[in-house]
Amino acid sequence: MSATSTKSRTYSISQLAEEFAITTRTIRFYEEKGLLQPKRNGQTRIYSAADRVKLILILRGKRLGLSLEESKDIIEMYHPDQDNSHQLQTLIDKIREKREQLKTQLDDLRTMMRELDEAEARCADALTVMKNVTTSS
Amino acid sequence: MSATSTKSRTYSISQLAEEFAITTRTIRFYEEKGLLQPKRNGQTRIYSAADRVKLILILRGKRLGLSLEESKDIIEMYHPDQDNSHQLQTLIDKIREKREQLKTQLDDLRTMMRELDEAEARCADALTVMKNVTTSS
DNA sequence: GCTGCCGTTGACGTTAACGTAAACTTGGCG
DNA sequence: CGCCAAGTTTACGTTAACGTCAACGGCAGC
Repeated sequence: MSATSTKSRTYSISQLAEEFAITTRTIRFYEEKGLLQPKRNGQTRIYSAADRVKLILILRGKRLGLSLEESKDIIEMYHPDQDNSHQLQTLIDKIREKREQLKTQLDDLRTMMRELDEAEARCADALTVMKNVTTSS
Repeated sequence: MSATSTKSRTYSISQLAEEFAITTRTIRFYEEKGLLQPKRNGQTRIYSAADRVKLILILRGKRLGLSLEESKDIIEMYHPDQDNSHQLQTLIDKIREKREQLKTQLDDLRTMMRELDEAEARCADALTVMKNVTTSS
């Protein structure tokens, strides 16, 4: 059994930056805001697989329009401070609240999708009409 | 048939502000950015039902994380400049693009919902364990 | 030893989406 | 008439989420 197993991969800041198409500045910024706490090798930051997952959560949050603060909360939902779990009920409440928000968002999304469909149909119709006019003249 | 029919209702700026729980400043700001073009009675702005619909679109866009610029585009999808319809194809492309974005967003939403469910379940479990410990001692 | 290249911190700049404040007009009413 | 409430414009302030230098350290290769 060799010591160089597959477990506990690590990443450099530029590796992560490239993988997720963001800048190193951005990653450091997230750390500054307390969303990431990578290990260090002297000066240099070393990111674990868990850090990478957190980044994924942050970026997904961004796509959903969450603020960094909100993403921070979400991350803590996944990694509740082991000793800090006396706030479990608070956490559950937060989750429920967030889920409510996501639900309205989902409704908004569906509505907008439907309306976009209709808008496209109208545009397509208009285009057809124009073609007919030009070919029949 | 009286002249005071139900058609073409109008709204004052503060009426709309109250209805949608935003400030008048915000509404004027949207106008400044070209999202609204209310009629005027001298100085005073007068909003039509169409203006109100546009506001609804803007606010829904906001909930979905759209920028005002994007909401502006969306609004134009609903009210394509009649004479300006030579850009219909461009418009359709925009709609398709926007729908793609909404699709990823929908996936993100579903994923996050699912994961929140799991997180809540884990928290609930943890709570149960704690109760058992305290009652069995 | 010099040159890149990657990494670091720190400071300042930028954009979007409003908030806030000042200074003014205008219609209604007691 | 005096005054208030609601409206207006203009201008500056604010927050979040980075971008953009600047100045520096370490090390790999020539």
